[in-house]
Amino acid sequence: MAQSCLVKNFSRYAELGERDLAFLRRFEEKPQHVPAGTEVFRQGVSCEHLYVLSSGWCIVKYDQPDGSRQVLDICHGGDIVGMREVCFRRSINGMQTLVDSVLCPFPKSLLTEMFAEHPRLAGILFLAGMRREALLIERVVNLGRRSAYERLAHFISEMKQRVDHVADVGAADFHAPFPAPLLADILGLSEMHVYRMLKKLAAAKLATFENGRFTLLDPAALREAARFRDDYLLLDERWLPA
Amino acid sequence: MAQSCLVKNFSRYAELGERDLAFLRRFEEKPQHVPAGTEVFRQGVSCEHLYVLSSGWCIVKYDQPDGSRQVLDICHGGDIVGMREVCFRRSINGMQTLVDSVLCPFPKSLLTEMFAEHPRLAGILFLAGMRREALLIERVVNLGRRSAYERLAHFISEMKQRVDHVADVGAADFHAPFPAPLLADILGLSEMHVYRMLKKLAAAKLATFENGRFTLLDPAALREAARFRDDYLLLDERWLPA
DNA sequence: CGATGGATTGACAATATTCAAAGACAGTGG
DNA sequence: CCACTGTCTTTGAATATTGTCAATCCATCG
Repeated sequence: MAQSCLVKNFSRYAELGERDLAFLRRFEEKPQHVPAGTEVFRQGVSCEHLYVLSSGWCIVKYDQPDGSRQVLDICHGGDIVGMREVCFRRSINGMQTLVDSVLCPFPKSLLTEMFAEHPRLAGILFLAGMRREALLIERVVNLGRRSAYERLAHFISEMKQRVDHVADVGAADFHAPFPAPLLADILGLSEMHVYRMLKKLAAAKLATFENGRFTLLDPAALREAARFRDDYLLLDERWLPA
Repeated sequence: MAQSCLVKNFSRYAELGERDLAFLRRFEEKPQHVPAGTEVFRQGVSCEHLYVLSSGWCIVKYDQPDGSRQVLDICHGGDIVGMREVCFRRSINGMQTLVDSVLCPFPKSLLTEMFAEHPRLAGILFLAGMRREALLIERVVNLGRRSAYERLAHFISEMKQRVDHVADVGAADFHAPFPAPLLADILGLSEMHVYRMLKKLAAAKLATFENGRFTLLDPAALREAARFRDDYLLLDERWLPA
């Protein structure tokens, strides 16, 4: 890790002084390699640590007793994971790596310190929380008021924009290690129906999914089909504390 | 307003010093009576103000161009509304009163000041944000992985617990001014199907809905049917900054 | 008294799930 | 190198769930 992912992430919101930067670097002092498929923390336990996801992909999920699950969030480069977990007596979600990843655990006391001594960073953390909320809201709308076809189109458009935000901007395709059962749990559909919708998208020449890569054949038309608008990804940092 | 609702709300998270309390009271300096059905702010505009909902009910919603909408949040006594809105260049949701309500607008600069000078309050605000996220997550699971019947049962159980949290604990029924079309937009269902499910709930002797009041005939069985667990409403305040 | 708008119901259509069967593919151990 | 295993992918048919449309009932209001 040449440069701290968290610094990169936070710097997108606002310029930071050296004192804040030094503090942020403390979050990634203990990188750990975690193999694909590891359940980093489970639902219902007490969590003392959070993680910076330095590289890789992971999901945050909600498991129901009958085995069905809903994926709530998909995390990649520079995201902080577990924020909600340490705020509740028992974690309300579980977290799992999708591919081999690098995670940096840090104690929740670092957050306390941040609030007490680094108001500007606390403000950014707060903004990042709002962004996370905005993503959740978009998911609620997706599940509540869009058809299976629209949901999938919307999800692909969103992931594309998020991936572009951290890397390879402009390429028509992007890596997304999501098998169909996972897509189903993201979109609130059955696995079979996901296959059908993927096929329909391909037939409409909007997007294809092969070997864990999405290719956008016609991004504009895809967004149209999804009723996708990117407002919810555009934050306003003007009111951050100095 | 004999006592500040916000003070009451924040005090549930942690004990506050006199300096913090005095600051909090500034949020409710300008109470405004707003009649039922008013759209306080619309989607897509730039918001400079937030609101404390001192009394009444309001909804936060997402409108789609075709007229369909999804209700994202239902707010009542002491909630701060518009937090997300001021964080984005254009507001991503609209807000509307359901009944005659009292709203206290305050400028977003008050938040900046809070982050800079009242770290303990900022910490509580952050926790409140986590709680809001937890509610959203429960909504995602509801929409993604529960049947229409379960969704309705879950919603009723949740509202009951939230209403109890601010007032009349223990009563079997509670006031909820939600006409069926609104319930539909909350639950991601059609209006007709809401009627069907309400009927089914009544037939199962779990709950009834009449004249804007829900009555829980068998709360335990209702929760069972909804797979309701209240973990997500139980925060852990231990790590708040002093 | 009729007009209005919400509440309610039933019939039918569209959407999505479930079940079943089978091919492609990569990894494993012999 | 091969058969074996499990996961991923694909398809079809039957079923269940939910949405749409139209009609009726009911209370309220002028």
